[in-house]
Amino acid sequence: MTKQKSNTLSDSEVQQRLRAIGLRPTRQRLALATLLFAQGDRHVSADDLFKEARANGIAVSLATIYNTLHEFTAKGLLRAVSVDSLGTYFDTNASDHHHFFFERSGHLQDIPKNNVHISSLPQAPKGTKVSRVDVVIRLKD
Amino acid sequence: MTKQKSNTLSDSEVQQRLRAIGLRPTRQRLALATLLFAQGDRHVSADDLFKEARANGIAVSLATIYNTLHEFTAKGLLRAVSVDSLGTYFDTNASDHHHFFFERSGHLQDIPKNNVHISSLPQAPKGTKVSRVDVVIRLKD
DNA sequence: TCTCATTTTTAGAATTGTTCTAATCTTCTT
DNA sequence: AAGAAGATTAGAACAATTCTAAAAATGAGA
Repeated sequence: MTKQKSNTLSDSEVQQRLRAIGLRPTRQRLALATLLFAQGDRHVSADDLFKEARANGIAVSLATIYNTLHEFTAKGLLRAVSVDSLGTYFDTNASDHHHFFFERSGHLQDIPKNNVHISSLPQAPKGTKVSRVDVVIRLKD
Repeated sequence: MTKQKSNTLSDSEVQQRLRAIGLRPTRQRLALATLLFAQGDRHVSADDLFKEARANGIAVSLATIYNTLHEFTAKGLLRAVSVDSLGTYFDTNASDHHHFFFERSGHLQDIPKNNVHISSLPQAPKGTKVSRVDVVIRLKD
């Protein structure tokens, strides 16, 4: 079921969503949120988004791109993923899931959560709590 | 100070090990290999090793540190691990295992392989082969 | 041993991704 | 409309890493 809905939300819908999570719906945040979530799930780097914004005539600075990506991540709209320290990708799918990593291209692909089952985990060291378990299946391609 | 087996290999042992994997046993590589493997398993950054070398009176440039870490990794002596794009750690335990990641400190800790069981994995996308599966248990501490 | 081609090392410059600064603009509340 | 708080910006600064091209070390063969 790979129907990709070009899910363009209306401005006011986005506005509400931002307010709901405690972020002022500024011109830049609205535009970036719209860009980010119009398409299906994907993995964008700060630079990707910067270029994409430019290409769409959105005037926004790189600093704002970073600020926004981090705010969205902190609020749970995005999830930051990084492998091999080639910088960070922001995953528009913030739900619990894992990744394939194409070693040659550096590309990421989501793996639906229920395609990976972990049957046993060690207990967390005392004084700590598991915040997330990330599985990355690295692919030679 | 935790007691750690000071597993210092003799120079000629290290020399042989390097030759065996096809690397010339240069002064720098010998010294770095000795440093790296003298202590038990650990996770060092390039900068850690650079400083450690300095502290031990080993004259070596940062470029060589990087070259050496990469060569050792390519030859399977080390394993590169990176989480959250705070740079790369080189794990002196190159065997198959996973990691705890302490989010606050950015510290890594090995998890023995048989403490994590993955009971089902999706099949690799066609045309690709699984090169490794990395599990990182992120900890709030 | 000496010689020389090859490999390695090096300092420093360059690159990349990201964060910081502090000034300017926006938004929201009243 | 005004003021305070919050957001955006350009550009500088930073950190990790890679590149460059020149000098040094290594190992094979005479």
